[in-house]
Amino acid sequence: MARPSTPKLSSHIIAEAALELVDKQGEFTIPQLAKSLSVSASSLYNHVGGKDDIIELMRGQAMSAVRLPERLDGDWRDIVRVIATSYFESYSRHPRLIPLFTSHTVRDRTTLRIYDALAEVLAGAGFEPAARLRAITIIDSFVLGSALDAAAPQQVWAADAEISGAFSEALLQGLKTEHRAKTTFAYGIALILSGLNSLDQ
Amino acid sequence: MARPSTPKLSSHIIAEAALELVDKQGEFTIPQLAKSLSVSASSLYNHVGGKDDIIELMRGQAMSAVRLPERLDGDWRDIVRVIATSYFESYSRHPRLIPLFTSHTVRDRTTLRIYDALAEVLAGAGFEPAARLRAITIIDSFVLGSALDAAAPQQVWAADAEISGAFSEALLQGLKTEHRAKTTFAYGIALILSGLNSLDQ
DNA sequence: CCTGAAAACGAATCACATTCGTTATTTAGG
DNA sequence: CCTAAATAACGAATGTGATTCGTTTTCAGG
Repeated sequence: MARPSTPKLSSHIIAEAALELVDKQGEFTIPQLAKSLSVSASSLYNHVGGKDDIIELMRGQAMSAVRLPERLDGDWRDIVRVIATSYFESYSRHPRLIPLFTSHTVRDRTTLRIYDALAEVLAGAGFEPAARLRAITIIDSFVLGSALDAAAPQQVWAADAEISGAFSEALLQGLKTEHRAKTTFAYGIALILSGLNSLDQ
Repeated sequence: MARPSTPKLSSHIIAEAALELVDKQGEFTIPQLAKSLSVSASSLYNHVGGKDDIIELMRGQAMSAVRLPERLDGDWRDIVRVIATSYFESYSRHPRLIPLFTSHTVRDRTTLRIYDALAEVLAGAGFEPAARLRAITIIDSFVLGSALDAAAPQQVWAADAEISGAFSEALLQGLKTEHRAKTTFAYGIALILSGLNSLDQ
């Protein structure tokens, strides 16, 4: 009832349990989280600052899976593609987590390191600061958008037949599998990278 | 106090007021909304189903600004660019609204019409169904990601100096103006469109 | 006119996030 | 060792938000 011999909680344990709830349900509440840990709600506050803090911890957990290449030289498009893909896949592993991030400011170290790596590679490829910022923004937007797209419930594009043209409706239905999201991302990022040019104004 | 001669509310009025709150604060609560309309909270429920309903109404409001070209023939890249840009700009007019959408299923007619128009144009350009779906997904992901990026608070990328490499940190700071978001989007969508090919497998 | 639907209200309910005071147990310093 | 402080659990309490319900008044149709 009071302080146990071996602690039942830690911020890491809490983040893991929260992540599990989000993966399952797309959201989580403090009472739910407490219950899943067989703990009272107020106990959580001995380890985390609050719900926002838990979200930030989950971001860190998810992003810790991103592996940056050890060497950042070589063909810059390959390097950037590897980084962006790993970034995207980390999001994809917890698709329902993404909506929780979008209203929130990034403070997680790992995430910031990703931007840093991208900036470094692009600088090495001759991108001037402005072009660098633009390229990173485009890549980031596409990664985030793709991940969001993958996160959306399958029936999102299932339209009312009367509204949408029948043929395009049929087109958009059904096939939003995770695999399709991945191959579409791969195609898209390759397309973007082959078009990016360090010399553009 | 009871039923007034001329109604004080309507779903449209409610959506407008909510939109104003979101533009100003990035969020809204029912009590707040009621107060801004000089009305009691429970009165709102005579006109809308609930908070989710209000969000869907705001989406319709925002997307009603999207103007689809009357003729969908001509250079397909130009048409798609115009549609995508209008789509992006409609989001950009209410940046703080976007996070509210991301956890939510699309039911709004206008939004669905956009997808339909894109599908039609791509079909006319010789895109087979699979390529069409892929192209639309890529465009949609980029639009949404760009809008989200534009919505993010300015200090998002302001990193701790000790963590981020100094030079890339400086690079990412400061210049996230709305104007920059727009020109970056324009560059990105042009890049994507020039790379898209109806013949790719 | 009379009746029923519409549109406002206040009170009440339920859930959630968070704070506080309490208790018991480790751990660190003397 | 023994004590003091920090730690980690708990239950109770607070405040806020979303939603429902019963009531009242007004409008609109027959």
